[in-house]
Amino acid sequence: MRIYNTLSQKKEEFIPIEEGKVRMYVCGPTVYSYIHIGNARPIIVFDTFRRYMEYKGYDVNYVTNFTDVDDKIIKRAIEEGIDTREVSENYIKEAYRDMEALNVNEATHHPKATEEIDGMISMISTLIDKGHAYEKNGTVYYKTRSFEDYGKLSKKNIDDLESGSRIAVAEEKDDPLDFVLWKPKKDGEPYWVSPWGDGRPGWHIECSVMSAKYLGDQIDIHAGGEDLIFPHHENEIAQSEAASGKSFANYWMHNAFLNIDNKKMSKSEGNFFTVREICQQYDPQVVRFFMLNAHYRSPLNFSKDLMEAANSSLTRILTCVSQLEFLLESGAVQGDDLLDSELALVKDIEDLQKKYEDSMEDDLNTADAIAAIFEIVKIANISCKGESSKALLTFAKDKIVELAGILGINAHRDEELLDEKIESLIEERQQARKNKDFARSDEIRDMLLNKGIVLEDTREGVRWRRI
RNA sequence: GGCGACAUAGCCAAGCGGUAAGGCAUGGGUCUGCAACACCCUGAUCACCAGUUCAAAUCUGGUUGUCGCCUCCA
Repeated sequence: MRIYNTLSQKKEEFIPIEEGKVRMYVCGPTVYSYIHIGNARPIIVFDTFRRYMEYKGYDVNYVTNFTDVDDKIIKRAIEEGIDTREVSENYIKEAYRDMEALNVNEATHHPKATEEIDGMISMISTLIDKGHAYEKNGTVYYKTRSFEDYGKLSKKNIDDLESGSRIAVAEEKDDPLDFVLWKPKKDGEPYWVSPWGDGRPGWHIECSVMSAKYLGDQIDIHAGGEDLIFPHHENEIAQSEAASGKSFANYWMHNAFLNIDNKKMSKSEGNFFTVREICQQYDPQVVRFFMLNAHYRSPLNFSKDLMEAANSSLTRILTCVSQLEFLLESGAVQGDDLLDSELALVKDIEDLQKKYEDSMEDDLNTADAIAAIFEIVKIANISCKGESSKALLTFAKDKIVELAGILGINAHRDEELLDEKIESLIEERQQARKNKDFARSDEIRDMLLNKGIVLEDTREGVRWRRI
């Protein structure tokens, strides 16, 4: 596996710290609202990465968090006149629902910041003891210049940063670059007791602590959206490495942004979509397929037209599998052994699987991997037309389902039964066709089409699918 | 100002030095009672300019354009 490492700005061969194991941490969303379609990109991309590593046989310890204490959550709670906990717990629940819809595997550990406060206090204390942090009036700051490698991830020069600083500087800071590790409570805000008084942790310390707790001081991969490179990830490095004295993460992976109609998503622009909204309009699988059809490090544009195209595209794969399953179940196909003439096709499919794997290994080139699936689909479709053995069709079907499955796409036809009324209409139509009563047969077909059911006449009988 | 991306057919999108994957859409055809599915055919010299090389979409320099970060937004 080759991974583009933000740290070196190059693709590097992945070498795990511990053989056969992957320790990875993905920065999760702040739960002040439903997760949006932009949040979905890293969630889908890194879930796919994890699935592929597991397919390769790695034991993946996948940790991702919920940031459930934050200014935005507090703001939301005040607006609604409810407790902050109520806000965060509600949206955590909703986030789980969305992730399930998107077929995201549950993380090995999914910590919440508010349940890890002790660890944060402990790490902050360590940083103070080691001279990397200081307290002023109840606020603890990280002494940025005390960390020699500051800027190594974002390639920022510490002196440029200072001169370019645009925000009003807190007077009490020793240096404008210092950032907050612990802030004192304000009225009405949630707080925890600490050696520096009642307060709550800064954002950056959360991830350093949760990563260390569930994965150890040194991890293989740390991932997230590219906007997190600075300052969030840069600060995490400063905290974690200063605290442990060891290098923190070996590989840093960052996904590019998702734009809406070629513009950055923002609430003020009105081009803001939640995962929930989109999934009401499209099968969540389409969202997943859409995201994976481009490389994760390329900016991706989101629009209705592009979703429609992705839907058509994905349908091609699903239809193919559906066709294969229909044929295999119909009993019309025989042959538990491959025909001699099919050996070359099996070889082609195996080569395509190799192509798929090579693509995935090349910094998760899912777009190329999907192309390989389509080439297998082509072979399968052609095989369906001719006299093929059950063995070949089964082989092709299993491969498509397996490879799509790694992408989190379930290509299996749902085991769904039509209600009796519809079944009898289909039967009536078959009779009408037999009697060449095409007016009636077309009438029934249109009727079912209006109900979202497409009928397709094949050699082996009637096949139906939903649209 | 600093740092960093990107520019490939109508659209989306691979490609990482040897003469352009895949998908969507379009048009023509085959299959079908008609359709649908599927199949066959249909399409680009890769923003522009100049270099390096036997050979460049792929490397170098420049131009133009788009974008991201530098503000606790994935």
